[in-house]
Amino acid sequence: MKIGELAQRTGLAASRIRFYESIGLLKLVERQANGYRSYPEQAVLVLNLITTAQQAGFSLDELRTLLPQDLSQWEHGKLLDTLQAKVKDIEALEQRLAQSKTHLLALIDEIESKPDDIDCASNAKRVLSKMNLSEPSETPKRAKK
Amino acid sequence: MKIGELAQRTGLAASRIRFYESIGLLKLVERQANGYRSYPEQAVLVLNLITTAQQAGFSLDELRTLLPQDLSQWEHGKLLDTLQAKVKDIEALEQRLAQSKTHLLALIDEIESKPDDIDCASNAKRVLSKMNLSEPSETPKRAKK
DNA sequence: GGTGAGCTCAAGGTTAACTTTAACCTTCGG
DNA sequence: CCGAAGGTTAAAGTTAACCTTGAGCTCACC
Repeated sequence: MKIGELAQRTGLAASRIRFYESIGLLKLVERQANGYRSYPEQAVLVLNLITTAQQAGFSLDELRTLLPQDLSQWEHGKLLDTLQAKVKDIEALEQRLAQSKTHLLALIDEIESKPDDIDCASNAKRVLSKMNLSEPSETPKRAKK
Repeated sequence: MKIGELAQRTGLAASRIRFYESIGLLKLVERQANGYRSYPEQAVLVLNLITTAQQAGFSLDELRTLLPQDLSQWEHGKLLDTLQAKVKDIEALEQRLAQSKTHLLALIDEIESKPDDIDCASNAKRVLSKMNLSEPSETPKRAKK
């Protein structure tokens, strides 16, 4: 099948499919005599797997190392390990989310229970001073490569 | 206090603090005669608030609209609304995470329960065919601006 | 044989949140 | 008086995951 059909059937933009190929993530592709890409049925499965895995928090980089040449060559051990690691990741994230939520709710409560007779400035100070009593938590945003 | 001290006390890189100022997020700053930045105590509080809020999922853009001129001028209504909206966001994310986790666990189970007498290729097919029976879920990654 | 849809490629653009670099002041301790 | 430590700026670089653009094939149909 050509790229347009594959795009239709997976719901992905053609540019995205080409992009996946360019980074070595999708190797299930041949060329017709005219230069057009030609995909086998399996490609639909694999692309769906990729987007699903992505939603589970896998980066394209991770996926590239997990889905090597053709999918009949999966390394079960490595795969299982990674899947389990990702479950751990999700659980950690769940933890952090729950924390953030608690934090936010406490903050909302704090603001709502404003004595109503004190001014904004004082209230702001009161609220601010109640925040950040939690742990420092060394910035998890960008790792230092 | 100068930027170095502020950086120390907040644990942020000085470049980051300057960056926040450049995007109009941190306005609590004056200049000394020599051109050096000079911060009041409050700046520590505000920066901590910013990083905490960031961890709760607020973008710098959102924070800029939430923390206007000086923090004694908070708009309680708007603020509360936004906080509550963010709690909703977190809950939605929790939902999706739980889903992903369920998905992953099912997948792990599926792979582990491999009959052990069938080969990789067949197993791969079997596993793949069991996936993506869930809903399509139109790609939540990048909104079309 | 023309035209419009679909394909190709390379290259540059986008977004968020910073960091890095380079070139140049200022302050402090010895 | 010198050098190191710390400040300033503007501009460019980084990362992930794509999208857009432009110029040029190719194919199917009338």
